[in-house]
Amino acid sequence: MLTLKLIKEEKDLIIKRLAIKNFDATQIINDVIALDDKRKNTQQEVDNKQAEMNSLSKEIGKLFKDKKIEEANKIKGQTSSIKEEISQLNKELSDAQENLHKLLIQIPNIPNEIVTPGKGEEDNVILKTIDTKIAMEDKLPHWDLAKKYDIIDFELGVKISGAGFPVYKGKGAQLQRALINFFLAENSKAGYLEIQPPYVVNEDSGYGTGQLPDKEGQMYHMQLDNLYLIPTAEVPVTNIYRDVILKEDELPVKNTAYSACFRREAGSYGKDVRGLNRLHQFDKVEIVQITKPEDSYETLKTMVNHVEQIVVKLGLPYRVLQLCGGDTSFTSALTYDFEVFSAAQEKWLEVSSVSNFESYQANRLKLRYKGKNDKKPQLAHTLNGSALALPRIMAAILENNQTEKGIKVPEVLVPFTGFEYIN
RNA sequence: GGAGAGAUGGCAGAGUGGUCGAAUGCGGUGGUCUUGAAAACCAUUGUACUGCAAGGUACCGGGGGUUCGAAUCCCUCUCUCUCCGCCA
Repeated sequence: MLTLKLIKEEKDLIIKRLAIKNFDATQIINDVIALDDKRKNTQQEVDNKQAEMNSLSKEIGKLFKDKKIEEANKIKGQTSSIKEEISQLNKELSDAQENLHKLLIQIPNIPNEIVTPGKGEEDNVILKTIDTKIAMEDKLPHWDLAKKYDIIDFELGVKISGAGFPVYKGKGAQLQRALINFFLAENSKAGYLEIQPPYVVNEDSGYGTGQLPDKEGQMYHMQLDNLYLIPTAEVPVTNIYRDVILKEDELPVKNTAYSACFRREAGSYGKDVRGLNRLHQFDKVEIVQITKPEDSYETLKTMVNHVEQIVVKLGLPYRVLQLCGGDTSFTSALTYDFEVFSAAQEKWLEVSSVSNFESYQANRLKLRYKGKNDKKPQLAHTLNGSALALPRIMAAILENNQTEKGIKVPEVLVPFTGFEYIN
């Protein structure tokens, strides 16, 4: 969430920028400011009353010690009315705080100034298209290839779990594992510390990265233990740093993690769910960075370059998009998407999303850092990106690399698979 | 699943109703000493809100209660640990 300080100081700018995200913030920001004033006044009153109370109590303590019981009792008489006032004010205060918080979490992150207006996907800015695809005839979509080579079984997944839970078999499973290892190796080489996080998180963690309370429906919830299956490794990895004050020299933090990801995808049944395009369970390797505010945009660039170089190594046709306001997520200030071209479907598939959240997540997480000479800790910036999400990469490899000898495994993966063709 | 113990500052660990934001040790930071380092010694060392500042207020797992006053007493929730059982 945004900081109150910023909202107060940059009210007009925030309203203007949020319009790019098609969010009219005028009303809510006015409410926030009014409510905060109330909060502040009430706090002040409570503090004063409390101070009065404290000094009376101290006095009583002294009198008791000196055995001046009567005098003590006299003062005691004064306290009950103050006590009542305090409890009344405290109630007002906590109401104000609660309401304020409710409002604050409804305000999206401010898009960076370079983010262009737009409604959705169709308005995203294509920064670059690298089309390395080879013309081929009789291309099969990956779901047919999966069957032909018996490497992914969708029906079996339906039997065991339901739609969206494919079963990978043989070379399909091995290719999957090779991709995970390749991505982790690339990320480690680039200085990211590998993490194996839990796949299940508690409520606090869900809240910390913003899935809760609003997007509750997107996660699988285990009621008995009140735990959630992670929709991305971002959730457990970023929450490592919840309520943490890092030392300046610990920055930047660079973590990478493979995890299975679980998404309910409620309401997204329809045309784009065929095959591997949209799943309830899928594999992803994530990169996360925590930086000083002044470094975060430079870091975003390096993360984008890093992801690009992985895609290039796989030899897939790809393009890079800068998301427009309408497509930039609630918590993000600036997002770049990577899409690979899937030859048979003749569709671009999103395989990575790299975002700078600035201090928006950090504020929720209470993730701060402190320089050696700083008096106060300040909010860090968080960034993350997929490097990369597996299923669509898998789909693109299958569809783009069809040859008479079978599916040609990208060269960089051969050391990880141990075979060159799926046939 | 059964039985028990516990949750205090970066860590360890005192504190069972008043002067406790909290002893002490370790760690961190600054300094003295030293050619340098170590050792020793001295000082300092949490977070948030509020205020120009001095200061005020809150925080000893969370919530509630008793009391003039709670880290300390009561209720409740959560979590952690130990032992037994089961088990990858």
